[in-house]
Amino acid sequence: MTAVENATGPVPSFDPYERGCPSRDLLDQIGSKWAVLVLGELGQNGTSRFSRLRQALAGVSEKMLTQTLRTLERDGLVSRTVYPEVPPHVEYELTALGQTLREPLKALTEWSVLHIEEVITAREEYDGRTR
Amino acid sequence: MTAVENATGPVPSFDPYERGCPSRDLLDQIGSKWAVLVLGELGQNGTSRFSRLRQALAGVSEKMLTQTLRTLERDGLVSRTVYPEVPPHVEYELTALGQTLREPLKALTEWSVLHIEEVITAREEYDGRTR
DNA sequence: CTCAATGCTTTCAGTTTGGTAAGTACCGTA
DNA sequence: TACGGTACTTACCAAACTGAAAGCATTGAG
Repeated sequence: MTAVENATGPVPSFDPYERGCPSRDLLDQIGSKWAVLVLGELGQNGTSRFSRLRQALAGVSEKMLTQTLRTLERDGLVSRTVYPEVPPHVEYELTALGQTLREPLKALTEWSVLHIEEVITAREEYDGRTR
Repeated sequence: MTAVENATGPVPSFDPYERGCPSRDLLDQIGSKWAVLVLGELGQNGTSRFSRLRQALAGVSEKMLTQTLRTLERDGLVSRTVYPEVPPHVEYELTALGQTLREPLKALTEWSVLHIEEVITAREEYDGRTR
């Protein structure tokens, strides 16, 4: 980001087109495969447990799911509530900030479902043209 | 994807939550760092040359830019027009399909700029809480 | 004493990614 | 003959990411 002036003084300005700007990394984060799906699932169900997420996101390894959840928690997008029971019980939920991502991510997810066939066709044409 | 029936017979159904579904990979593609920025830049300027994109996306290597552009072209999101001149002249532009991605990606990009500070704060809190 | 349940955490090895840097092609110009 | 400008392409290597599998902690049930 660069420094910009306003009435009250210098203010940080963020731009993902700038090298090293944290907003670029964030953009990358929230657009990553597992994060999009976790956020989507939590947006849909309101709250979910680890095991349920693992089933919903067919094919995630536990490691990746844990890692994704940790990052999302750290970024303040997801809250993690532990119920001190045996066996363990943990609930994940979108925070207020996480909620604000629902619409944008839903739009993106729907786009991919809606247009995947067009894209597949385009790929076949391209491959035929160039091979 | 799974097979689903309708009045005219079996129809493919796509779901990024399914393991191996091509819509999952597509979602990953269109959400990837450089693709988002290239698409955003082309959406903004209508058309752009290789060297201009390289400048706009501060920090991309030529290799990554070429690679991203090729993938986008293959997927039918971007068109590539070569003007047979010396020195070479190539113009990139969004296709009609690419245009439909402008809004969703713009929303995501703006989200990251708008909320990066909140996220940074959340990270600091998290790190303080857990360290 | 062993097992089951849940949510991790760790380790290992293999794959993929990404950057750097150099090379390619073309042709008009000096 | 060497150089510049544009858009790549290729080779190389280190770092990051991934998945599979096994380990861990806790405690009630059998």
